[in-house]
This record gives sequence, C-alpha cells and structure tokens, in this order.
Amino acid sequence: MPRNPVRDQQLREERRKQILDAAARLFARQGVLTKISDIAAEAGLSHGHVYNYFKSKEEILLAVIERGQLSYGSILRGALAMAGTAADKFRQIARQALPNERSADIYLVLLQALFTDQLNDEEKRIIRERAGANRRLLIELIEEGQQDGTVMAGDPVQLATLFGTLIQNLMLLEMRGHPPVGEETIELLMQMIGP
Amino acid sequence: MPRNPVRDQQLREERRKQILDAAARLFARQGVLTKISDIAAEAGLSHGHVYNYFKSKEEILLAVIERGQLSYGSILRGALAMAGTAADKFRQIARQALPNERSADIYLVLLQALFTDQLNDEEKRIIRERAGANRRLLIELIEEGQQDGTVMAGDPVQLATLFGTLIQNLMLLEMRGHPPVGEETIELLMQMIGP
Amino acid sequence: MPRNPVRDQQLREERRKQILDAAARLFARQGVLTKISDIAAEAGLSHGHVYNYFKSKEEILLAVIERGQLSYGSILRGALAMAGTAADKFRQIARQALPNERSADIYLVLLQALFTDQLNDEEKRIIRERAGANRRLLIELIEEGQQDGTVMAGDPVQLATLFGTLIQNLMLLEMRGHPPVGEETIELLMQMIGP
Amino acid sequence: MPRNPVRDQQLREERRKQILDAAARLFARQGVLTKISDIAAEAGLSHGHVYNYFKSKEEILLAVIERGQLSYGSILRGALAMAGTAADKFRQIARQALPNERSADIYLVLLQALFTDQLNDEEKRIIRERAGANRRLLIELIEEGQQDGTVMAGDPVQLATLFGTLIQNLMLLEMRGHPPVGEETIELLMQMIGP
DNA sequence: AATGAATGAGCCTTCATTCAT
DNA sequence: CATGAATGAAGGCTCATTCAT
Repeated sequence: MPRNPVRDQQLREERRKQILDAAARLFARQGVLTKISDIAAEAGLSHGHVYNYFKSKEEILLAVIERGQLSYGSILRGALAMAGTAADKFRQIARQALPNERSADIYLVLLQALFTDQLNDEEKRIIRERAGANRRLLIELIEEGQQDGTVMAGDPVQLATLFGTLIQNLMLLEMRGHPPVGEETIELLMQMIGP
Repeated sequence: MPRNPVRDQQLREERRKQILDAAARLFARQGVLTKISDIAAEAGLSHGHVYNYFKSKEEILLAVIERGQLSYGSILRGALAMAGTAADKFRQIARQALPNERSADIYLVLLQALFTDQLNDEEKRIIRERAGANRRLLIELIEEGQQDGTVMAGDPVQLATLFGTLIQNLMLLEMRGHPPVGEETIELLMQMIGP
Repeated sequence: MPRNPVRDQQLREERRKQILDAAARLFARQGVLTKISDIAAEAGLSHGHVYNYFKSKEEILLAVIERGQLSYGSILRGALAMAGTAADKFRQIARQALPNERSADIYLVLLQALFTDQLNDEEKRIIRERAGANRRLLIELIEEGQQDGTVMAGDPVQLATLFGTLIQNLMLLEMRGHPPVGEETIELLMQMIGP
Repeated sequence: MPRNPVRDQQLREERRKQILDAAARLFARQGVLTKISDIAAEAGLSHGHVYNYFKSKEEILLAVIERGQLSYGSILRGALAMAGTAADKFRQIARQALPNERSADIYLVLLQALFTDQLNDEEKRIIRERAGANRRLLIELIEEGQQDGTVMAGDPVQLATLFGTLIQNLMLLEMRGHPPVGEETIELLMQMIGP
C-alpha cells in the first residue's frame, strides 16, 4: 500500500494529541514525578515510541503548558466576543473553564513548573508572557465591566489578579475531593466581583 | 567529659528548626524535586546529618506541612479571639497570613503533596483533617460576619472555600515575581467579601 | 519492526540465568557485601539493567537460594530413584553435589542469609521449609540404608543432620583453597557413614 | 583521687573484653552487617567510645577471630594433654567446643571474613596460619587414635578435614533453631569416626 | 513505525570514623 | 574517659534517554 503523506501527517497529529492528553492528566495528578513510561502507558504506546513525537520530557511539559494557556486564552477571547454584559461574560468563562478537566490540570502543572528549576529562564519567560497576554484579556473584561456597571470598582490590574486567582483555584478544588463547583458557587463568585 | 544534656537538647531543637525552615523554603520553591542535599546545604549542615533529625525526606515533608497548617490555624484562632467586627478579623488574617513567608510556602507544598502520590492515604487523611479544622474556623468567622453584617450572604461552607482560596493563592502570588500584596489589595479583597 | 516475542522471551530467560549465576558466585564469595554493580559486571550488563529482571537485591538473593535448594533436592531425588544400595546412592549424591559449583555456593549463601537479619521471618520460614523437605529425603535414604545394611545404626534424624552437614561442608572446602574433594575423600566419607 | 595505673590497665582490659564479647555475639548473628553502634550498644557504651579501644571495625573483627581461634586451640591442646584414649579426647573436644557459644560464633564469622574482601591478604594469611596450627593438633590426635585403635584408618589429613568440618558445623546447627547437640549426637559422631 | 532492552547519571540513605565538648 | 554531633564515601535504586531489531 503506497504511503499517503497527508494521512500520515494526520495520524502523527493524533498521536501527539493522545500523548499530550495523557501527559496533562498525569502531570496534574502526579506533578513532576510523572514518568515518561506512565505517559506512554496512559497514551497506549511504548515509552520508546514517545520519543518519536517529542524529543524530551521537558518538551512534553512545555507543550502541555502551552496548550493549556492557549485554551484558556480561547475561552477568554470567546467570552469577550460574546454579546451581553461583562458579568454574563464572566459567567461564561467560569462555566467553561471550571468543568474543563484540562484547564484545571494545567494550572497546577504551570505552578509547579514555574517554581521548580526544571525549566530554564527563557522557557519561564515565554510562559509568563502567555500568562500576561491572558491576563490582559481579563483586565480588558474587568474594565468593560466597570463601565457597564457589572463589576466592582478598583484597580483593574489588581482585580484581574484576584479574579484569575479565584477562577484558577476553583479548578483545583474539584481535584481535591471537594464537591464539584456548581452553578451555585458560580453565582456566589459573581456576587463577589459584582459592584 | 560528658556533655550538658540540657544545652544539647536545646541545640537539637534549634537544628531541627533550621532544617524545617530550610525545607519549607525549598519544598515551596522546588516541590518534590527538592533534594536532601539542598535542604542540608540551605540549613548549613551535611546531608548525612539531616538523618539524625528526620528519618526520611518524607518525614521532613510531613513536618513542614504540619507546622504550616498549625501556624495557619493559630492565625485563625488569634483573629477569632480579637475584639471587633468579623471584617476586622479578616483583615487581620490577611495581614498576618500574606506576608508570612512560611504560610505561603506551605500552601504550595501541601497542594503538591496532596496531588502527588508521594504521600500514602493515611497521611493524606491526617492532612485533610487538619485542613478541615482550619476551614471550620473560617466558616465560624464567616457566620459571625453574616450576623454582624460585615460579610456577604451565602452558604458559609462555599464562601469559606472561596475565601480560603483567595487568601492562600494571594500568598502564592508573592512568590511568583508579582509585586507584593499590599494594603490596597487587602482592601479590594475586603470589598469582595463584604455585603 | 516489532520484535519477535518468542525470541525475546528466550533472551529474557537467558539473561535471568546469567544474573543468577553471577549472583550465586558472588554471594558465595562476598556474602551480603556483594554489590549489585558487582553482579551486573560479572553478568556482563549495566547495574540498572539488573532491575529489569529483579526488583531488588533481596529478590536476587532469594532466587539464588531457591534455585540452589531445588537443585540439591533434584540430586537427592535422582539418587533415591536409582537402582543399587543406599551406599551407592550416597556416593552418587556426593559426586554430584560436590563438584557442582552452584551447590557449594548456595550453602554458604544460605547460612549467611539465615543468620543475618537481611531476610524477614516469612522468607526464612520458606527457606527452612525447603531445607526440611530436602532433609526428609536424606532421612528416607538413611532408613533405606539401615535396612539394606549399608548405613550405620542410629537415629535417622540425627544422622541426617550429620551427613547433611558433612556433604555441605565439603562443598565449602573446595572454595577455601583446600585441594578439591576427590574420590578418595568420598570413600573416607562412605566409611564414616557405613555400619 | 590519684590515678592507679595498674587498676586503670585492668579496667581497660575489661572494657576490651566487653566489647569483644558483644562483637562476637553480634558478628555471629548479623555477620558483616553488624554495625559499630550495635556493638557499642550491646557492650553498653557509646559508639564513639569504642574507638578508644579499637582503631577500626576491622580490628575488632580480627580480634574476635583471633580470640576464637586461640580458644579453639586451647581446647585441642587441653584434650591432647589429657589421659585416656584418643576417642576420649575427641569426646572431650566435642563436649567443650559445642556448647561454647563463642566457639560457635567464631566459625561463621571466620567463614564470612575469609570469603569476603573485607580482610586483606596478609590478614587472611595469618588467620589461615592459625587455622593450620589447630588443624595440625587435630591431625596429631587422629594419628594417636589410629595407633591406639580408636579412630578409623585413612589419610589423617583428610580425616582432619572431615572431623573438623563435622565439629564446626555442629556448632552452627545449634544456632539455626535445631535442637541442641546432646550426648546422643556426640556418640553418633564418635561411632562415625571410630574404626 | 514500534518495541523494550540497555545504559548511566543522579538521588536517597546508611554508617564508619572523627572530633568538639 | 565519654558522649553523640558531624561528615562524607559508598551503595541501592529509579528513570530519562538511546538504540538495535
């Protein structure tokens, strides 16, 4: 059977995704202690084969973080593009970010990676830059909310920190045996950030 | 010449504290990857000597977590015992917990420990129990605040989660190159939890 | 190219045997002080690789002991099944057990293991049980000898101890610079146990 | 109180003996794994203090072995000097050597030491030399027995090996949970070596 | 592409030995 | 003389990474 380069490329992408999905799950649960062989097993291939898709464990970690940050950015941009008040957009963000297992995973992974010395400074810089971009989106939304009167007053930068912190940590809660965050919690959160 | 047992004992206590302080700093920064030799170097002794005070790296980790949780509990109890409104007490907690490097450290250590499989179930149970005790103190304070009108309405349990999350994560921020959390941020936080 | 699972399995078995052979030699010579890296070097592979076959040094030790005990048991059973007088069977046992390097090794290993606290009680129990089984075979042979008149009178249990002791210790002699045990020595031994 | 040099020297000797007794017990039970701190504890002093009597663990091991070999030699010489047949002397040796815990201990210690590389060649040579001296005593006794007709015929050197082996290993049996070697066993042994 | 055998750097831990008190 | 704090060499074990098949 002659090779099909396009199909081949698709298969490669799928494999990469499988590995990253597995890695995200495991990194979040086991942190730095996650072994390549764990990832390989979770993704259903041999550990040696993983190296045909990523050249090191660090590269996998970076890819997991990047994907998570970009995904969070998409949620933010999607919400910003919606019609409705800023509060509505916040609700949307909370609803999308919270139940998304991958988003939750990523936050802890990122925390650990940023703290530990497993990443070099250049890599940390890139990660912080992407985090900054997401944060600017959140600031934008806060300013919008302060103008349409659905968000409390105060320095938007500081508020972005507080809000970001709240959202991200709620994600963690779900993973710690706490009852899942539901609509009720989201409404409490909305009251907190409301004027 | 036989030594002075009293003085010896004092020195031992000091050494233990030195090690725990060093460990708390490093565990927070490097997580599980922290090496015993790092801790020893930071504490100013040889790696072998550490084992005269703790019988394993895991025991050090547990001790660090315990000390942090108890310290956080003290802050909570101290605030509850104060005169003034619940809001005043919250301010007090935020002021004490935030700048306290050890409190900050401990939260991340705890998160990582709870996630990773480096602790067995029994140990995790104990940690969760202590966390629960602290949480009940926070719930108590929230209920007090809802009665004296300085805290927003809502299920106290859920609010405790949100507040706890906020406080603890603010601690993390300080460690991540963010500008230190000052009075201004605390006031924003107070507005969020106010009625 | 996916490998040939059958061939792989064969190679694995061979490797395991190589490691056990090396370990038997070294344990006998160096006792507990034998290093995994010694075993690996003697077996011709890296120390890390040893752990793909055995999960700890202790497991290797146990395997060496087991193999030796089973091998000794085979010799005993083989002799018992022979035609001829009990004395002939004893000769056969002495001839087979003595020059067999592995049998010799094992006895010292076993002695050391049984004495030292490196094995837990359950493991010691299993070893003693296998030793007991071998001893019962020897007792059986002694009783046979007492009936066909080729073995001296006396409590078979006590005699089994003495004979076993003799055989096993002769094995040790070969390893201690003594001249090898030859037919002549075997005949002396036969006279000792004769009526 | 003025020092008394003679008394001091006596105390020193007593201490040394205490340490050697403790070491002999532990070396026999735990082999090479015996720790200096174990010996110190068993002897009732601090581990540091041991070094005021012996300059290394190896020196202790050598002293234990030497003492044991000399003690065995004394038993042999004592028996040789007795009145009576060679058989009587053998009985005497068996009776004295077997129940003497220290004699038993020493044999295994010696075996382990000789095999392991914990002793250098010169030390091994000395030990073998002392063993040879004891062996010559045994050979002498065998020859005496062959003349007075109480010991079987055969090359005295080989017989010495077999008898030595028997006696020494019987000592080991006592330590392995076997029932203690009694008069009955000794008589069996005598029959074996008899003509 | 796919597997898992193989390697070796590196970390935890133990323990002989030294030394200040 | 006595103690035990302190050090560091050394060995068990893990795991990222490479590579033959």
